[in-house]
Amino acid sequence: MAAANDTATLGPLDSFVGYHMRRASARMSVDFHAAMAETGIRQVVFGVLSVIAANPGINQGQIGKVLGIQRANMVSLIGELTDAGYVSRTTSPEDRRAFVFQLTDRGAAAFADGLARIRLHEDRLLRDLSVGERETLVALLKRIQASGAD
Amino acid sequence: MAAANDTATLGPLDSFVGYHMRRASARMSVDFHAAMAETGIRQVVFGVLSVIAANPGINQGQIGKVLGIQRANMVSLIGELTDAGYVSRTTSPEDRRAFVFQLTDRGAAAFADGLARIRLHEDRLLRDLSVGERETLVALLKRIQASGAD
DNA sequence: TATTGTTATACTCTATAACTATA
DNA sequence: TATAGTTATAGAGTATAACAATA
Repeated sequence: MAAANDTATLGPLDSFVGYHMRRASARMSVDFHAAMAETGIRQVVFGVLSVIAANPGINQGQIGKVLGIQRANMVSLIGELTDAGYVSRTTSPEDRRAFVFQLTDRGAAAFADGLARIRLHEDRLLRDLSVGERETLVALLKRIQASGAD
Repeated sequence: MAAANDTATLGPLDSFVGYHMRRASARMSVDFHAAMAETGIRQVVFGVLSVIAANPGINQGQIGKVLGIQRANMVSLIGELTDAGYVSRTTSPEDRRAFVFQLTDRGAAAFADGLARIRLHEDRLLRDLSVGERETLVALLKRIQASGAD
């Protein structure tokens, strides 16, 4: 019958925030990785770069905490960044268990380049949204994040 | 309480829609799966259930198309639903290559139960957002999805 | 005893390519 | 030749548990 030829509908799924969030997030991820392909920097790795840039001398556990990354998964992320020469890792003088991090010059350049790429990527993908609408969106997303942040 | 608790900042990452989308989406997913744990129905599987419910007689490829799921990945999803007795699969009378699907009575009951659980889950997680804000959020997310939908 | 970072591992989710049977 | 569904497989992404060094 008709359903076989028309575009299918989502049903009640269409009313759920979670469904549309998952689809929109996936779409943005695909576009992000396309925009960053030449740099080899993935979403999560860029996040680590940004946190180190904003908090020089931060340690591994603190980076993971603010970004919601498990300690075990931080290891390879940090490894990528040190292997690429983007961050320097030194033992903390205050706690010899911990490593503290800073961007290298190369890392700062890669970060700046990444920022520019991501701004273009978001401008392209969100070109139908006004600046005010983007701010509204970010504000709503932050409130979801904050609402039950244990 | 003297120390360790200046929380690190995100840096420029904080201004990106994509970052907050990814975090908020991940959070909603975790809560979704907790809410649905007793049913064993995952996010994607519930989506398939909803599309079949709304489009009885739809075939596998069409379900995947509307939900953005690859043909290859539809196979096990459909398998889960037929194994659970939630959907009936019959060869299409019009195209013997294709299967068409309908909810069984059990499937309709599971779908209704799932809907109720998800509504509670979203009401709980989004309790700090007004109804109008949720609608705004969904509308913005849909526009991201639609903007470059090839 | 608790914490920082590490290793090993497993599970989910999604993507690609090659196959079959129908069209 | 093209399409619907299938199989096999690989790659991210994330989660848990146990361990060493240090606090």
